[in-house]
Amino acid sequence: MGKRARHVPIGLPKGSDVARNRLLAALPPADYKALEPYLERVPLNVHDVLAEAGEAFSHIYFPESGAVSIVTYMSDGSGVEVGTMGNEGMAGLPAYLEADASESRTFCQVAGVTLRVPVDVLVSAAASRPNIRRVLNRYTQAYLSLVAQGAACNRLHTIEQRCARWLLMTHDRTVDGDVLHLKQEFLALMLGVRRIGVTIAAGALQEAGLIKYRRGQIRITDRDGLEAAACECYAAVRARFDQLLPPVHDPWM
Amino acid sequence: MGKRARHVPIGLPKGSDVARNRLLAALPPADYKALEPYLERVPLNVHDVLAEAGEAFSHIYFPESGAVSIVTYMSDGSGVEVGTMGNEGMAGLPAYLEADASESRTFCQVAGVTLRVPVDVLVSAAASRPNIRRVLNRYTQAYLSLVAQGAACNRLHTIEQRCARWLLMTHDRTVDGDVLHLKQEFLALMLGVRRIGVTIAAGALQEAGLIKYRRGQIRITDRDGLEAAACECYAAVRARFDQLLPPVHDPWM
DNA sequence: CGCAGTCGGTGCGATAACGGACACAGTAAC
DNA sequence: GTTACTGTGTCCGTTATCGCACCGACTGCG
Repeated sequence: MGKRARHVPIGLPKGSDVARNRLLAALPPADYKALEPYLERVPLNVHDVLAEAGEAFSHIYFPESGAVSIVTYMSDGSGVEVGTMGNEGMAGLPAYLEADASESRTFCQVAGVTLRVPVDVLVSAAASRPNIRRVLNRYTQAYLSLVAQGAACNRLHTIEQRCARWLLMTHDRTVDGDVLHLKQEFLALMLGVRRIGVTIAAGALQEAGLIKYRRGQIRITDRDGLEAAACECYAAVRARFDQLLPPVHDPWM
Repeated sequence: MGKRARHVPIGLPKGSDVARNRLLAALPPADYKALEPYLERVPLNVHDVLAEAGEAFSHIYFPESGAVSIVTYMSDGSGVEVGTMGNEGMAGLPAYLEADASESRTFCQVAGVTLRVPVDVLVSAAASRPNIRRVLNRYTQAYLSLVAQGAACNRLHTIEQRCARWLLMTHDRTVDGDVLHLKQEFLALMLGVRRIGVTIAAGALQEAGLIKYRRGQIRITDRDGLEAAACECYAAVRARFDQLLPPVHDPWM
């Protein structure tokens, strides 16, 4: 991460850096150029909705910063986060896969900037360009691994472990230092537990000196400690992404 | 389901019926014909392993009957089923997606017959044939929905509900009537719970007259009742598959 | 036919998480 | 500064699930 692209895309602000998104950065220049004219840089604010459950995506989003969250709701109103994406991925997978809509809700969890492209542009680019397909297909598998790991994690790990994991994942995607802006209520939705469950879990993490909790914000004070407190799923997912989408290697060099 | 194909594929036994697999059945004839010479019909027995965790697939499998299960294990040896596929899908998604291996274990859960094709054949067929891509991409999304629903389900629903759901899913894929051959131990692994948890859940379902449990087999005696006892996830996943891969409609008619 | 092995059921205490009500504390607005 | 609000911490009892140990019952092999 933090790798600089060798060319500045036309039509984007000076100083822009497409390599901020790992998928776009992984594309050979010719393939990236095909997409470039259609890319539009848009900011996302917290709780902006990219697509409601059952609603089609108009665009596919490649985050440069910030985080996007996918939540599945049950008919009784309860919900759980089933997946997330930051600058290592893209939001709008169902659209890429030619499914008309997602069954989940896709929204911005941490404010940031994304490059977005209309769905049909990406789909037809992928149709004609194997390199684009390859990168996006591998990402699809990485995301699938993330969701699968989450499924197992939800079954086997405690709230505290999962809370630590969630904080780490979000920390990775937060630009402004070590502070996450969120309410316990929100975290409870993400983890699919009662708010009280978060109070207890976060309290324990604070007790252990790993985080500092304040009304509406969490400061991560001991990242290593937090990694130790989290379940293995954090490292597993991270390793899987690095394996499928090498963050450093440029395939066309 | 149960729909008959209009042509009998060359090189396959007389009376064979490719439409038994929903994905293959959804392909236009020209696209199916491209695959046909490479299809090989193989039986799968219970607990046959298609790919260990971390191991590459040699083939991609299109079940005609039976069921395949995907299980994610943790480092302490515990595991949970995160996905399944029957004749509505294919096993070997990671290979189709050009990921070298899966992080999970893929094995046969209910004996049956599958058509399999070498990975590189399918990948290059998909590369040159948009119709194949479209069908497989939509299946990928359907499977993703299944895993995501499972993630939420694992978090929000009781063992008993999930047990009922699992039995229904497996029942759908079992050819020999209403009897499932499995041990509590196995069911416990699938659900990611202790064996005792299954004893209690299955006991309750039996008490309610929905199933009959005997050493090594479960007979489903009241399917409607079982559907009522299961969480909404069963219906949700089923609906999602029907939406993305219509079981009746033939796209080329 | 009997024995070993496997599979299922039971009992125990411990713990994790639930659901609801309520009390307290920052924060922002007047 | 006071008020209203919203976010957080605490109390209660209850339920789901865990982990372990052990018993009983069925099954298939010799």
